[in-house]
Amino acid sequence: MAQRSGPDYRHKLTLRDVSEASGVSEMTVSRVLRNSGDVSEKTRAKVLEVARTLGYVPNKIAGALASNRVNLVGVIIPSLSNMVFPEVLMGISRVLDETPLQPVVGVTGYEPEKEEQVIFEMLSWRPSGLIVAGLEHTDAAKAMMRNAGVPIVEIMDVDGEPVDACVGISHERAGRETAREILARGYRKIGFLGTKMPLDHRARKRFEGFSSVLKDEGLSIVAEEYYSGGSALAKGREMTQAILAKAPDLDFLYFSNDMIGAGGLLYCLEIGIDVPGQLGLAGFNGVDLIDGLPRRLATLDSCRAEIGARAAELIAAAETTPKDASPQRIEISPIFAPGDTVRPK
Amino acid sequence: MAQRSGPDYRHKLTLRDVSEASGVSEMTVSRVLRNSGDVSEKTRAKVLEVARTLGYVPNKIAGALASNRVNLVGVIIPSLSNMVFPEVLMGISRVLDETPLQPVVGVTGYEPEKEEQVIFEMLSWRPSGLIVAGLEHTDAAKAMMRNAGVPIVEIMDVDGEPVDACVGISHERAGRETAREILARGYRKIGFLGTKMPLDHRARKRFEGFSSVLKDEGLSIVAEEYYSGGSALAKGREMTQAILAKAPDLDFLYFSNDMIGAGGLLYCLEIGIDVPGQLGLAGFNGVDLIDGLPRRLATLDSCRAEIGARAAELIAAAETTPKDASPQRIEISPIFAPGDTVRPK
DNA sequence: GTGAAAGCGCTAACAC
DNA sequence: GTGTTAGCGCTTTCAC
Repeated sequence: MAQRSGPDYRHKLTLRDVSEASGVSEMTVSRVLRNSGDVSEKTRAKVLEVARTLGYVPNKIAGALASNRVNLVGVIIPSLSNMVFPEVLMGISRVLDETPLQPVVGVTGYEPEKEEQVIFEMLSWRPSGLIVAGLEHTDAAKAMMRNAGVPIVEIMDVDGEPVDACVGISHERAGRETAREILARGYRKIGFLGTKMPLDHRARKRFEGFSSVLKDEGLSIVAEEYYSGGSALAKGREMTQAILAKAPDLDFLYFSNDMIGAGGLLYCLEIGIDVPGQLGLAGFNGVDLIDGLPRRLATLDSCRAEIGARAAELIAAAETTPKDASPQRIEISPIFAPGDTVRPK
Repeated sequence: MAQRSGPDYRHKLTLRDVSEASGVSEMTVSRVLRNSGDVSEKTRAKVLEVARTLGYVPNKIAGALASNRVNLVGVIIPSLSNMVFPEVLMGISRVLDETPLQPVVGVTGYEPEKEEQVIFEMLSWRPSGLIVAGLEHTDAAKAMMRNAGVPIVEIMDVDGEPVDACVGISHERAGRETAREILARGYRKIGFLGTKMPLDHRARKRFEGFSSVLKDEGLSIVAEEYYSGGSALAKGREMTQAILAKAPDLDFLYFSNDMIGAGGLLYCLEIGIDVPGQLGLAGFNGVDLIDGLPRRLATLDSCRAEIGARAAELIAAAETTPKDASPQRIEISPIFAPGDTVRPK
């Protein structure tokens, strides 16, 4: 079999190799490869040609150490199995793609100790900034971030004290707003369905906001149902069946996310419940799956991609600007989308 | 407000700072921090104590340069918006979590040039290995990978020539197997619904395998429908409506993924089509959403998490073992899951 | 068990 | 426009 000729990357080539092969100093080669400083067109062309034929791949590790510039942004999220976080990543990527910065992802599994560890690992790469989901962290993690000397953006949530900047929605308010919309539409016997996750602070805050509005009206949640693991759609079905068995006179189900809400919706329609007349439904997140359901599920958008993008912009801006800007606190305020699963007001 | 006392990370601390503060040489501090070599328990305790109080965070950039060990694994995937790829990442993370290796993700948007660029960027970090989705790459990308001097694992697909190792399923075979199952169940007028993506080689291979079996039986695909962007569930609905309008006598719809299949299923049930009697449906991927649908959609599992895990194992193994092992070619063979949307044989 | 010296492959800073 | 020098913060190697 004929061996295609081409660059040979096998020997770990260094700048020195390119320098020798082109008869130009290492420094000039470095300048060409970074498009920095003035280099004559002739030299530049020669160097590029030699680098390409040799198959030279610069060593960013060495470059980063020498220049003290790493151009990495640490992104720390609790999970990848929940589509919400990949969507945040997309927002981040979209913005960072226009810059020299590159995201590096760490996953915590919703565990504070694991998060602390991931933050430590990230910081040991000396990144240009950190984007971390949530406002709740161990004291050690907060201390590390506070003293990291790089911009830290906590995302998804604004209910609390950020270490530095934050971008997100208020989940407390999201819960309250949903409750108000539901009550305004005349529903009174309300059930709640959520995840069995004490460390999902955002879900908890929505629940608290939601409950507090009910309480103000002299109401309370009539029944609850929780799940963990498995297909959220299937769990939504099962939980809906279970909660309606326990409390058949419910007139509303508030789901802590759209996927279980979708499962609940499919179940209700199948067994012939009149949605939204007899039973209203609402979820949370605003996932695009909703568009394909038999009815549009009522929901509140969690603005994932936008949050990711705004956070990335803050980090990118800190790279360019003198770092005297005061920490930002950006709250995005989504509005309730009633869809077809709540009665009109 | 009282300032909580604690480690001060502000001044970029170095080994030297820890060394001076503990009265131990930099070398010994380094040994303690890496658990390498023999250090007396007394010294070790003192160093750890000092490092912690100071809030020292080691600089991995410098460590990597000096030791020539980076412990990063580049993972290159086409997209994050398709849940398939985050699931691959989960399989990879699960395995790498047990090792010192850490995944770094790059996204190509299904563009070969972007992929080439991402591969170059990844290699410039001198990673311990690369996991790349697919077997199709530009010549330059293949050359870089061939000469990278680290293990390269191409994943998701085994229909072609890998640069080094590969782990995946045969999409050609997946298409053929699905076609055989469909024909064996008596369906004959078959429509195909897919994505408008010439660069999704795996979808193309499934289509080709599928078509070839039909052809062997003197049949062919009666109607086709394609989409791009938007909510896959909603697109599945729309396309199903459209294809049935064009070809009302179809008795089977083969969807190139489960999400559009699910949309199609919901649509068919809503308008009262007898599934699977009058019309059979099948998708591809085996997503867990299927469990929550009114009927279980027939599908073929693409084994995403397992593929990720196996690929990560190959990289991890290459780290420990002398690198003489011949390149592996691991084919996973999923079996057709008929669910409830095809007739019994 | 501990330390001293010599780099890893680049780039900042300055000289020419 | 180009070259020289001196590190970046660690780890390797070898001496003690």
